[in-house]
Amino acid sequence: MANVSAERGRSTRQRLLDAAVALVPEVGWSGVSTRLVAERAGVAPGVVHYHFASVTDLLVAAGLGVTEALLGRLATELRARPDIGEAVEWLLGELSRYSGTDPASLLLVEMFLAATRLPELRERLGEQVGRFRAMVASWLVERGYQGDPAVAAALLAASIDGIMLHRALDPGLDPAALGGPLRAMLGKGAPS
Amino acid sequence: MANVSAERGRSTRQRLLDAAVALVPEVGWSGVSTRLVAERAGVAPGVVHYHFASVTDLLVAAGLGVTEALLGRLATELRARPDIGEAVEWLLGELSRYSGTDPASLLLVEMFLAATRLPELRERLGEQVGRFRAMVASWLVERGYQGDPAVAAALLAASIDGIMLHRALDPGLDPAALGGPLRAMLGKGAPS
DNA sequence: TAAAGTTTTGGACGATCGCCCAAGTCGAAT
DNA sequence: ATTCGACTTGGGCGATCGTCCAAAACTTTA
Repeated sequence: MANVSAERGRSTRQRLLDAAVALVPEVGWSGVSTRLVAERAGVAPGVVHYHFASVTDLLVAAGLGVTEALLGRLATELRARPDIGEAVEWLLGELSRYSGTDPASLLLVEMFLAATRLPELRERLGEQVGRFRAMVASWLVERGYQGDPAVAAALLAASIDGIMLHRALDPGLDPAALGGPLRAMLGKGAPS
Repeated sequence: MANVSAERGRSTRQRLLDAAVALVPEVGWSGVSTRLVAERAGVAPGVVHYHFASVTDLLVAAGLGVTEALLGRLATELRARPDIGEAVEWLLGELSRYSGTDPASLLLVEMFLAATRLPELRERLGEQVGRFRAMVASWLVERGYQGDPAVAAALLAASIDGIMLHRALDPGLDPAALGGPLRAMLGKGAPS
């Protein structure tokens, strides 16, 4: 039978995934090494290559797991809000809760860059982002957005990630203050 | 006397800086090694540590040089445009000319992440970004922007970088198409 | 031309890397 | 109690890392 310890508490595999997620923001995507992640997970170095074919495989699996969870959470939260303006406010409020060096936001940016050099990650992460944009677009339409919803969704997603990126450099930047122009952006359709 | 070869053609030091700039988008910030950059520059491996105290020092100097030049160019171009909407159009047009894996845009993102773990880079890059935001803010005021110019500048800068980031993942994303909502964002002041 | 200074060379050093594996541990099935 | 398969251990392998340095090559000064 398969691993039994998987049913009680976090399995070794999950411990490795969690350790990888925690380490990427600390030492960077390529700074995560076999021994480092094993030490963080509290296991022997060799165990990494028993559960994963390579360190890269571990990082890809760990990263995509986090983004998939984030995606689901955002979809649920957005759907629960009937008004676009209020949803934007909530979104920026969430961003405010992150410190500039927050693991989650830095992980996402690291993944974007890593995807540039890893075709498999690029494809799978691109698929996730595409799904997110599609979800936001239909969400905008349902709430009466009058412009091109695909364009607005793409710009909104890019803006959110850009704010995360700038906060990594300047934690003093307050996302909540950006609500004005951001709501203005979604308040009317595309002119030309 | 000081290096004379610096006066005729690119000095060895400049060749190293150029090689580093070209390599960062290819192999990542931490993927740039002594031997790699020396080979790309066409010099012996040891020369790197003659001109720079460490590879990190080389990368910081190379990166800040590029961003400083970019900053100056953007300032000049923006000042030459009297209308906000037209300037946004030009900005997005410039972004369109980059492929998703364009060296310049990827370098900037790599620097943001590296700055997270390098206090000196963080401070100097943060100062540059701050100067850029201040420049854009006063530029907006001169052109009659009615909202909080600092907020708009911060959001505009973050959005631009976010678009770059998303284009790294999805080169099919067309920046020019985002002009509508982006102009809407800058077309009115902050409501509340 | 000789001496002094500057720049370049190519390899040495110890540390760490990813990946691999023979041996050991442990629970489940017989 | 014994066998078996899943899992873990800790170290070995060759490669590459950042850094350093003595010697060679080149430039400028005297």
